[in-house]
Amino acid sequence: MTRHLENDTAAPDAPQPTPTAARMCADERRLQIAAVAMRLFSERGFRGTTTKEIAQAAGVSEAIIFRHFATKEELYTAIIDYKGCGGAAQSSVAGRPEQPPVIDEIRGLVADAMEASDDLAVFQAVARHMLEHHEEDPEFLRLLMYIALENHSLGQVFWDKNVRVLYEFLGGYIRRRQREGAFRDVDPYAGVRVFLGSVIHHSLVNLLWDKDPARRIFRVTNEEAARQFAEILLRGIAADPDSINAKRAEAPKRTTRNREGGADVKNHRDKNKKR
Amino acid sequence: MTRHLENDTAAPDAPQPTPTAARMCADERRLQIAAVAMRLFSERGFRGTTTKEIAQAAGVSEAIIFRHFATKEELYTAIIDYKGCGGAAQSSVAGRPEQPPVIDEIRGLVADAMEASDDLAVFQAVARHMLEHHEEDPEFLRLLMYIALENHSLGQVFWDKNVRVLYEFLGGYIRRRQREGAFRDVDPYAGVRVFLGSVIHHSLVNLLWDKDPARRIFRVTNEEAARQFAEILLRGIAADPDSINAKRAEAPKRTTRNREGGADVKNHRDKNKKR
DNA sequence: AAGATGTAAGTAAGTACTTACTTTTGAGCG
DNA sequence: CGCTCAAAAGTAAGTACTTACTTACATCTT
Repeated sequence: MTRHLENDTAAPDAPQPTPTAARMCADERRLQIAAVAMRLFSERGFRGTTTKEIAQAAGVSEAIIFRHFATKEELYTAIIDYKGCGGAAQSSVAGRPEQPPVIDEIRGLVADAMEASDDLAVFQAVARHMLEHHEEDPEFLRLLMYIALENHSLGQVFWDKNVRVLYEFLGGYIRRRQREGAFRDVDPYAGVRVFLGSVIHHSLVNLLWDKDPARRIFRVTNEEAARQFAEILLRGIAADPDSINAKRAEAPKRTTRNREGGADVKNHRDKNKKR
Repeated sequence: MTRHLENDTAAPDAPQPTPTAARMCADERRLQIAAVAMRLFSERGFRGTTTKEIAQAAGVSEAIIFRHFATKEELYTAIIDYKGCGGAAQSSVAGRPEQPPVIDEIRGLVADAMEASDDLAVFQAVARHMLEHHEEDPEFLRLLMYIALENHSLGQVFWDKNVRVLYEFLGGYIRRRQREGAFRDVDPYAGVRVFLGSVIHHSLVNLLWDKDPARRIFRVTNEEAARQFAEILLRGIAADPDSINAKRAEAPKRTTRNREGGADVKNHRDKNKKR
């Protein structure tokens, strides 16, 4: 059910043939408000976004927002929670299957390559997956940066549930390959930091600083960037750098895990008093 | 001069050795307001900081702020301009020497090592310099991130005058060493991105996400981090990885996985106001 | 006295959030 | 089908408070 994620986000200046505000049921409206608010929050941050703007962008009156979310803060938290924390709190945006933390996707993506000890495939796939995710969903990184800067409490949750786990995951792989003699003796987390630093910095630069693709100082496709980052990292930590490309006899590809339809959370209307 | 940045925030009865901080000349006051405002802007962003808060933190009435800066926006711009753009606009904070762009410091810092083609020294020095700057002045990175997210017009200036130039500077060095046969044939900017990505991501993570030094997943001194990042990058792009340390006879070939803990407390003394 | 440094007390336009009220929906029932 | 009717979806117009910025006036230094 309810697949209309953000197709109805009321394009600001698009001509609307039907001025009818198209009455929605609660779950639809809640989802639509969240989608619109997410865009605005990611653009201007929590304090920079007003409930009035959200209401206008959603094409409803302000009171509607407060019927669906007790406070602006609750709306923000619901979005963060859904977007980055895999539904850590129960108050996530309803009507949408709980998406697994990003880390699980990555785990499945590189399982085969890891088993085959195809180092290049492992790191290239992770890099490419992250780069594509950041490019397809620019709201994600912006929201994350705002959360970190604004010291939102869910920032710690996101770090622990996603990034920290990813560090341990990749660090564990490096450690294993060190034991097998393939990598030299460096701190595994130094390698992970170099790798994730390259990837995340690349996305962040393209998103926030070097925005114009035509003027970019480092102009590559995601696939190309992923390959270069992975290659530099691997040569950097390899015991025998010339062996990096040796493994590439065949490319093991694995189909993406399908996600299952999920239970939804009802429109809970607890008017909890804040402050 | 002007050390009285926040020691005079309304302590009427406190014994003041100097004839109180009551009255300042315009330049002092302007500078003090800017310093206080910079701290607040870096903590909460432009929209999240109110002029009332700035006035209170500076120990003056709100009207004083608007005597020295026509608008809140002008105050913000003056700070950014002074802090990150080396006085691009003329309206920079007065009474302070125009500090040269960060890039010039770096140029001077590695000139000798570059001439000697001591690759490790070059990249290690740059990394260490940046890491220490970020640690000593946490306001800098936070302000930059806010500027980028909030799409402030001076963000582009900062990028062009500092980061882009740094990219070209390091990229040029890599290209030269490629011509000399020392580095393999990769896109020089890929190397710079990996390198700066590691360094900046490291600072950003420590500042925004993995804040507690005791809980950090990658716990190293700045010097150690700089060495590891430089080493991984150089082995990653070297034509002959075993030659990396050749120039430095005393450099340890085998890295010691130090997890001893006590060594990384350099100057964390200033972190006193955490929530 | 001049001129700069300072303040208390505004103002108009927001801000998040509420209240009182109207319209739409859809099931139950004759 | 047409009718009622309660619950849900919606709105206009508030409320109490904050915001950036001003005005009128006082105080210090030379």
